[in-house]
Amino acid sequence: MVRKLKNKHPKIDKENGCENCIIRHLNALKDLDNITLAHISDSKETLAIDKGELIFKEGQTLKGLYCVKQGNPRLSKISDNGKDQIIRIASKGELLGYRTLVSGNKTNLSAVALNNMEVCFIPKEQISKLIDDKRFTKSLLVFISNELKESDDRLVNMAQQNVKQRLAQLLIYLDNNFGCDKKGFINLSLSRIEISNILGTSKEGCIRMISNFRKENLIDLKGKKIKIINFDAMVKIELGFT
Amino acid sequence: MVRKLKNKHPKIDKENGCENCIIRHLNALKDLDNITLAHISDSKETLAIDKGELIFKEGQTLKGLYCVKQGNPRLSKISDNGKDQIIRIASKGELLGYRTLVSGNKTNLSAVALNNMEVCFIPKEQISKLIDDKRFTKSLLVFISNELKESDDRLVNMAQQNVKQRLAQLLIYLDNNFGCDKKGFINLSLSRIEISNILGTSKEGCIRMISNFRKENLIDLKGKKIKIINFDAMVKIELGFT
DNA sequence: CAAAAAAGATGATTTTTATCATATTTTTTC
DNA sequence: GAAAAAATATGATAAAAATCATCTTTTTTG
Repeated sequence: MVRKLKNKHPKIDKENGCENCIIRHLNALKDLDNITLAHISDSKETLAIDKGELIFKEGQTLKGLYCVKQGNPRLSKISDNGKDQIIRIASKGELLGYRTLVSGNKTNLSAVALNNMEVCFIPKEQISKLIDDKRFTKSLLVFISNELKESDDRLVNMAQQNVKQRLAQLLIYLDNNFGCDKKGFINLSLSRIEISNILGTSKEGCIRMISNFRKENLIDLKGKKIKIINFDAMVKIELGFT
Repeated sequence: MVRKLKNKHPKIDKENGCENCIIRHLNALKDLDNITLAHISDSKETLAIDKGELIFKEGQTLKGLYCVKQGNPRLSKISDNGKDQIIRIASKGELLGYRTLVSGNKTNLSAVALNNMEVCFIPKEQISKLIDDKRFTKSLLVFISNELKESDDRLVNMAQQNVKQRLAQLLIYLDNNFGCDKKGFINLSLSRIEISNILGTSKEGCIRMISNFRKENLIDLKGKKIKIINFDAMVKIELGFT
């Protein structure tokens, strides 16, 4: 359900400023003083972004920082051979665009909403203040450091695990990080193509492997929704036993 | 030629302090004032590390920051299935251990000298001063941001390129970044096993592919040394044309 | 709601890559 | 400098994964 890029995302008026936002406690904005926050709050816009919509595209010069209030964007990159590789899926509270903000370069990733989202946009001009705030810079440094570690881990897994292991790992990850509904189905649902773009595999291979997991009663399927039935077996597969 | 870890690397007495070190201009230490630098300089140790020696090991709590004065360490990580995956090769001027310094966590990578090295070690205590220095923090932020971008790029290449493409890419990278001798052989020489640990492939597959490259007159071999003969063809292979 | 498009499923085949086995060469060690 | 160990080479085979083709189901669109 991918919709075309709109030039302007609809803006939502919110009564509350950043000072009262709980979300910011999840990211580098948490340590700012109220004066700085008020400045940011005045200049920020809250945007509604529909499922499938593009937030920004690799190669763009970002005009500011995005703070995810609700929903999940997938961050991806087109490889030389033209395939889309999803690098990671962000969550509530995460800042997007901090890397390009710091380095001054164009963004190397595209962000697309996997579900209906709410995002705060903080224009570049306000951000120069942030970059001079020691608490913000330090928080950001910690965050990026962790990102770097995780990126390295992903590389190792991509290099050393086979497709089956990577699929098991992904399903466990989705279950842990995005939760399930009452019946145990993972909240975040991805198309088979999206899953294959995370795993770095062909869509047919991905579809087949998911089918196999179902036949082996490791998972249950309801439309796009996936439910892990046998967690123990799934963990074993991730570790390469079978 | 991997030697065992020595508890103490031999220390080298150097007449010059950090103030006069050209290397530091390559990293986040470049913007520090002379007083801070003098403090660092007083507490630092210059270590000689032999080819094959371990500098630090994943899981360790690092006692400080390492600044590469000479030589190249490989930064690697053991995957769940026990294989060593080389994440990247560092060069003169790079800081090692900054990530764990920032996050406070144990290091996730091991560093092993690929050739004889000279490394300055700055103890943790001095580093707290650095972390409070805005110029340093900002420089580091820029550096880590670029690392993150490169890490993401590596992931995409690992996911989307086949072994042949990855080998071609690596050879071009080595040639570009570590230079060649007068006869055109790449300065940095890696064992086939090390190359396979970069590519994330089996050693036999790697050896075979290097042999094939030689048979097709793309490269010339002299012992461990590799020389790219046909750059154009190599670039085409990297891009997936054959 | 019907047509079109996209997503999912599955079989057949080919390509890629890993694994196993076994030489040969090079390097290290005593 | 000889023996041992490690690295390199190569054939044979198996396993993993991609590709191609076709069909069904689901979703989207007018």
